[in-house]
Amino acid sequence: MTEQQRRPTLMDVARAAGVSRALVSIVMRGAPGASEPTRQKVMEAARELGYRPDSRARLLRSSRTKLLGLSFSSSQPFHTEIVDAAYAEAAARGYEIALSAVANGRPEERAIEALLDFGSEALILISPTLSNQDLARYAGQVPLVSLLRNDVGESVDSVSSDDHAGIRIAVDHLTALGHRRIVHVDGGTAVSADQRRAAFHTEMLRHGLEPVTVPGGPTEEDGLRAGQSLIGDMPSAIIAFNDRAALGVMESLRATGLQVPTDVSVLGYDDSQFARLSYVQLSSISQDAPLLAAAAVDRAVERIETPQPPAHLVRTPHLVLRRTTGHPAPQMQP
Amino acid sequence: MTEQQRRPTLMDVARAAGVSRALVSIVMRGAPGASEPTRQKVMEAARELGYRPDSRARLLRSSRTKLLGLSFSSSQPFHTEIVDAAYAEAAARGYEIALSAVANGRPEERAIEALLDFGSEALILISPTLSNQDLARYAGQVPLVSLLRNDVGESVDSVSSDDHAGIRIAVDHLTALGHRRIVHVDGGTAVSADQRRAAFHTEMLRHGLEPVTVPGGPTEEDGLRAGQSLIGDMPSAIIAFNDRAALGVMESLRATGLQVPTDVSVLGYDDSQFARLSYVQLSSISQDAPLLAAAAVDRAVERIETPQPPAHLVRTPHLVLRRTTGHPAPQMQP
DNA sequence: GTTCGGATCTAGATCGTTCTAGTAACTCCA
DNA sequence: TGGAGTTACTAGAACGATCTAGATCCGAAC
Repeated sequence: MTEQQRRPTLMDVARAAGVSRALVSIVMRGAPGASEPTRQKVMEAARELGYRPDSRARLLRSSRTKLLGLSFSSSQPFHTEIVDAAYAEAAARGYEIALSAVANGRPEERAIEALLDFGSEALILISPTLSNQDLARYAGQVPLVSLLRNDVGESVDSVSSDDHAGIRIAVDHLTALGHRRIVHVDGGTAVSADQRRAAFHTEMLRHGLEPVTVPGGPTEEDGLRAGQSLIGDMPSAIIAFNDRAALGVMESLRATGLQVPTDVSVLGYDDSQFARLSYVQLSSISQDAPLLAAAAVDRAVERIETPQPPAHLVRTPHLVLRRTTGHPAPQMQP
Repeated sequence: MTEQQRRPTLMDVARAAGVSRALVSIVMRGAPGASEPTRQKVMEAARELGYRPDSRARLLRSSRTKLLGLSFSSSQPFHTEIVDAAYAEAAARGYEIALSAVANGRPEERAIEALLDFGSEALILISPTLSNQDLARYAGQVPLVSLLRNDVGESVDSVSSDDHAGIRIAVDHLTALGHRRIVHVDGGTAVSADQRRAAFHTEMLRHGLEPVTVPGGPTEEDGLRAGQSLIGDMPSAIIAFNDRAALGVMESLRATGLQVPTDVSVLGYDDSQFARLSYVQLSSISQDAPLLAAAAVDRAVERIETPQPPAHLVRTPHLVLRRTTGHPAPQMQP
């Protein structure tokens, strides 16, 4: 019960089936060159022995691993939604995914090295924080796809969402509702925070409005603090860096006795599972993460299978309208 | 820029340094048997060429992979907290972790097979849902540690938290505060739900109180529905299956205009990041997930390094007191 | 009847390591 | 001086698969 017996090898299966190793190899990977009867016989023997090909040996010889390395951040619930979608797409393309988390005390580089050691043929990094130079170094070894970040240099593929367009949609939506005092709770040092901040600036000016930004961050606590800092000088609408920050903002409003969206409209970003909760119903800018993930996987597979230069794919996000945005309260407007 | 050049091998380094492959191997893995001068010379040559050992080949030969397979559910934020802790402990023990997610359309078995293909020397499964028979089958191939579930049969290790003790602590805490009408919002079909429901039954009876359970589940929506079902016949305290369900319950109370903890006390389970949010401050039963994760890794490593029978480690959870539990409202008590 | 060609199968080299066994040189000491 | 013991190094066989090149069989074509 407790003793672990040695894994059966090709040789064992070959002996059991009375054929050569090479033939078993042919059958196992479904290659042409074996008759139907022997194919059956070999399969049967393999099943009998509980044979599983040793991927190390297989990969050592063939240099094909059919493996995509995917790094994500364990502290970002949003990333795990992407992981789900990536698994599905990879499976459909006949690839397996090697996961590696960027966690506390485990920098991105460690995660990447682990993925390379597993034999990944391409890497997909969700919101990588490495410098372009470091990214380029890894891109010299395997095709590299940056997901959700696009300023990654020429040697790296990227699949991202158009942050500027997302913010424009947000600002357009709120101004169309009649809002004029709109504040952006920014993402601090998070990936994409700079782009969204800049886009907010541009878009507000385009509408002839004053672009007011308050420092925030990617978590509920960041949003909460930002919301509290607005008390006493409350705008009529708030665009948060992401959904989690939006939740924090809404909590601060609730504590002040302000109603959403009656008193203040709040708009999130990501359309994450939090936004979809029935009691939250957060209006949000959706990046269509599952679609992006699928695109990243497709891109990685294409780079592997037919040599080609890196490309930069940008998708336009869209507004998911729920219950946290509405017309501003009809109060003393000039 | 785009062309991937061949990785240098031991042979290349050996040629460059003017020594044999074997000697380079000795130097690279820091084994005894090389003089200091040559050691330097070889290291220099390796650095020069940018040599990285090919783990596939290395592991093929040595049959040691120093790899622990860890499966988790991508839809459980709580699991990712465990992943973090496991990474840290594994690194400290000199092991790497291979991650595999159980996701939508990707059953636990697929995740496990992937981990075995990577060459995991042991498996750690977080809240496995497979049958004991299936678990035993895998346990015949590699040491298997079940984390957070302990009814897994004799051939499988388990590291878990004492659910009965956790519920006892919860009930004791609330009764000590003076509550007599306590309801358990259960976990439905989730792992551990049965144990907690049974424990609640026993403990309430022990206190001479009526054990009332309402159907719930592991998510916010489940808690929300359960909370709504209580409207009109509200107890003075609620023990939720986990923190996420507790959040849902609190939301339903809030919608009804009930104050927590003034009108109703709410107690969560897991002490997850949600419980710790400054605006939630949920009192919760902590399973000390990082400690459990570390214990599971330790257990797996021990099983690998010195053959021994499976063991079942049970830790006692503890109460983390925050702001959602208090004395019951002083109303018409008999 | 020989040759050809396709299908089926096999032997042996190979991938990049580690491991075992052994050689060569040098020191130590009776 | 001549083993014994130590240290530094190397040759070649593993590990478990894939791949190349060739062997064998068998029916069809000339």
